[in-house]
Amino acid sequence: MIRTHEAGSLRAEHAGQTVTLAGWVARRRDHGGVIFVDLRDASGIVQVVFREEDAHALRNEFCVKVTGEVRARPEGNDNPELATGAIEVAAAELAVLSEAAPLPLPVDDTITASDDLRLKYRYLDLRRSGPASALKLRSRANQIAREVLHARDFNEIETPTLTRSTPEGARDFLVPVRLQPGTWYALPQSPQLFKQLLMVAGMERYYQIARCYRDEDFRADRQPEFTQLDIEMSFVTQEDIIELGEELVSKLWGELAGYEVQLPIPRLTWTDAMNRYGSDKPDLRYGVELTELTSYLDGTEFRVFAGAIAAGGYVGAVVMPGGASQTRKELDGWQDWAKARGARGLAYVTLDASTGEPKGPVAKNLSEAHLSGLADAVGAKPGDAVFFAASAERREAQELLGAARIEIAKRAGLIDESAWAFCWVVDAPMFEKTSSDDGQESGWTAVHHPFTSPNEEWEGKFEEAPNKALAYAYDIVVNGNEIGGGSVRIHRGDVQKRVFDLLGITPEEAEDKFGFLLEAFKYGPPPHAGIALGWDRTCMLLSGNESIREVIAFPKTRGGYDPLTTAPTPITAQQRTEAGIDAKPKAAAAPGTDGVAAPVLPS
RNA sequence: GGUCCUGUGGAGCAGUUGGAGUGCUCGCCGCCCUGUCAAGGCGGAGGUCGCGGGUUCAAGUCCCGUCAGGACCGCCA
Repeated sequence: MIRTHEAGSLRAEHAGQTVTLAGWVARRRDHGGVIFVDLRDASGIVQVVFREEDAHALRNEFCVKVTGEVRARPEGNDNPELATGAIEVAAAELAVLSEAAPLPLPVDDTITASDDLRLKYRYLDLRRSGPASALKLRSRANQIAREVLHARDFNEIETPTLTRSTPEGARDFLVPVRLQPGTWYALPQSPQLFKQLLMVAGMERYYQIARCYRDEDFRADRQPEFTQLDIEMSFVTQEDIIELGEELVSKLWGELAGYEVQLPIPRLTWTDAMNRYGSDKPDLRYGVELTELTSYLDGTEFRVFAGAIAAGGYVGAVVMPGGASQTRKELDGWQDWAKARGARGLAYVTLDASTGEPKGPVAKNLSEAHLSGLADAVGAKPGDAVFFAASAERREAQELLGAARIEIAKRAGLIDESAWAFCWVVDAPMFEKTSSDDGQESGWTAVHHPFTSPNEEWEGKFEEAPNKALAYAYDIVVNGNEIGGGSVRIHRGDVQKRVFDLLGITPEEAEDKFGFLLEAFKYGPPPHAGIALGWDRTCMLLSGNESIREVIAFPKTRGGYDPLTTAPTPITAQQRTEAGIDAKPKAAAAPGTDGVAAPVLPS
């Protein structure tokens, strides 16, 4: 080792020892006859004192080695801000291991640079303690997950990242195959099918910290490649997976957030979550629940509401405490907010702070009876504002109110930023209607994925009311963020076939898309279930960050661009030819001939 | 695909009603300085105001386009 100690580890008890340190010049304070250098390595910072001129030439971020004696600081010179603040190192020898050019961004915990600059010089950005600690936290989170899972006899198994596309879902990233020009691998959106095959293989307990790829647009919590803690178990029920999920979050939050998760974590059904919070991932740090007014407002002459009610839809409301004191401009701002989400607007009534009298443009359209009972119906007090949404589509109106609920909490300052509110959302619907581009309803699609099992109640009859059928599917939610989700899988061929039939997937299509899984399921598949935790998002929350970029070593910008490597890049004509990008795939060759792999065909 | 915000020496910002590239903090270079810790003092260098076009006597400032970064909607089982 080049050094004998780590800079941040030195304490008063080291006084008198001669140590050799290696690290970077975090800061230099040159007083002429005495020069102080804050020496930083991964463990922290210690002050080194030089009496010799040679330290004069040191500059920020030079990489240096220093030998000297640890000693207590002179009386009154302690620095309580530093863990090593009671001592300093009196330098006897200095070696410059490498010099640093003037920095393109400051390596300083107190100053932030713009995102693209930080990413271009991510290796400098990560010398700062904040960004570095986020990655270290993630490392520890990985370790905690592995400890929990290995204690339960899980196997960590790697699955391919060059594979064929997972059916349905997001757009795939594609990789050309040189050996079979014109054919393509897909990068996996998740190891879903492989982990189910591992259950057929009798592995029983599988996990993987798995990289996944989806070619969709970015968000603060979305990158094109991301990581899941992916878990699958055989011979278990939904309860077993939920119990495991609770141990994981309990250990993670206990150690990394210093928060004791109260177990069991409360559960909401998907329908309750939508009815009460207008979201399938409700933020339970505050109340502000939705109220359905479909029956209350029955018979109203206000066309917006009457139309929704007549169409068998939904009218509901959410209350903004103190919202009546908003200016006209702020209230108008809600209309723009609603329109930005694709809604026509957000009807509102304000209740006069002293009299409780309903006011606002919508109030004129409601009958005396409807107005007088409104405050009680929605639980509003004088001084509050009541926002309404109405639609023939229940879910659409509820989601608008749910989004309004979140916005209300932000604007009214109702969010306790220090709180952690966990819940499971269970009993998710199996199917939802699909509509083609012309708006015509065209059939059903799986809400989760087509291998999700109906629950016991619906297993025999989901075809009778696909819109009401419930699945053994569950999401774990914290503070309005979905951090994981999973389901019990179908393991019976007859049930799977009925699901495919409902989804309009013909046997030929099913064969073409995932024949290999159906083939496997012919050989005694065990009942199995699993869950995947969105690992970037989980680590982001644990580290108190607002973007998953902070817990990814070398993230990409919004356009899929990596400012550091400048990927993606064009390829040469030769690469293009070699990769077979423009080649037409050969006409279907006879299986097993001419170097063409034989597909696995079920009999 | 859509809406919105941002772009000014190396970094972070300010820049008023359209009136000379003006200012602030940090960094950088040189000098001074023996107890600082975001050290201090003196001096200096460094900018095609993202790019292109337009309006104007005059544009960092107003308009149009475009590029880049960010937030959100669509999308993401």
